Amino acid sequence: MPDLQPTFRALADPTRRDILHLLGGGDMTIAQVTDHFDMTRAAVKKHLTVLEQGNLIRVRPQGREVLNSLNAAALSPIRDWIGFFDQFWDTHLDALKNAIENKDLTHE
Amino acid sequence: MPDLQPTFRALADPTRRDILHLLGGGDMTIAQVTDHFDMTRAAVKKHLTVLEQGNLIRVRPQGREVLNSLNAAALSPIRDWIGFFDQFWDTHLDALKNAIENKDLTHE
DNA sequence: TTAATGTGATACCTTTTGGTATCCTATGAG
DNA sequence: CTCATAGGATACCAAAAGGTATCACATTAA
Repeated sequence: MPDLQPTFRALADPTRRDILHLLGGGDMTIAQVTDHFDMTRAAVKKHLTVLEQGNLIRVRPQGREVLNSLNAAALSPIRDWIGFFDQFWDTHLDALKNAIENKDLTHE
Repeated sequence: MPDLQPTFRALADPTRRDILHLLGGGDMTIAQVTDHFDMTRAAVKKHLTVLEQGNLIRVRPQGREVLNSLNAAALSPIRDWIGFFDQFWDTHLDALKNAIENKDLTHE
């Protein structure tokens, strides 16, 4: 089981989530990604580094350029983590259970 | 469609994710949650506030105490966001596609 | 009523984060 | 070869994050 922290961390920023969507459309160089945002290449590069640390993208040098590609598989452990909480879905049974346990049977 | 940012933000901290697991075992006061961590009540309270902003817990005063309860439903939009990327699962077709496009047909 | 207890709120500190500007290196086009 | 161009690396900055200590307030126990 991988360390989820770098991935959760990478997902916590809206720009980075946008980048993932962008890369869904195809591999991109850093310059190409930067064209879609109102910030410098250096800032985008930092986001890409965080995404790589979270295993969410693959970085592949191609001559002078560097292609960044989506690695959607990294989302699988995140989904699994969320899955643990499926058992806690509130079907309003909790509220009923609490009412009974608290013996709060007053009518208003 | 709710704003996912507060929820993603709340999930980005390991202590907060631990708190969610804790609350899966039942509602807890701030003091009870604090007992499980090596930090002050004030710090835990801050984490609980962030979790509440992310809609991941419900906070309910009960006399002098305050009960915190898990709201697993808040994870649903997150799961949906992740679901968008299902179409990008790498079945090694991407690698093949790139190889063809690049006409990189050298053997080794 | 008085004291203990559970919580809220604030000020403060340090580290991390998201961003810029700048300079350096490497590759590819003419 | 020369030089424009894609990136890497670093220093720097302001704001946010995670934590503590402290004090004030409300509720409950004695």
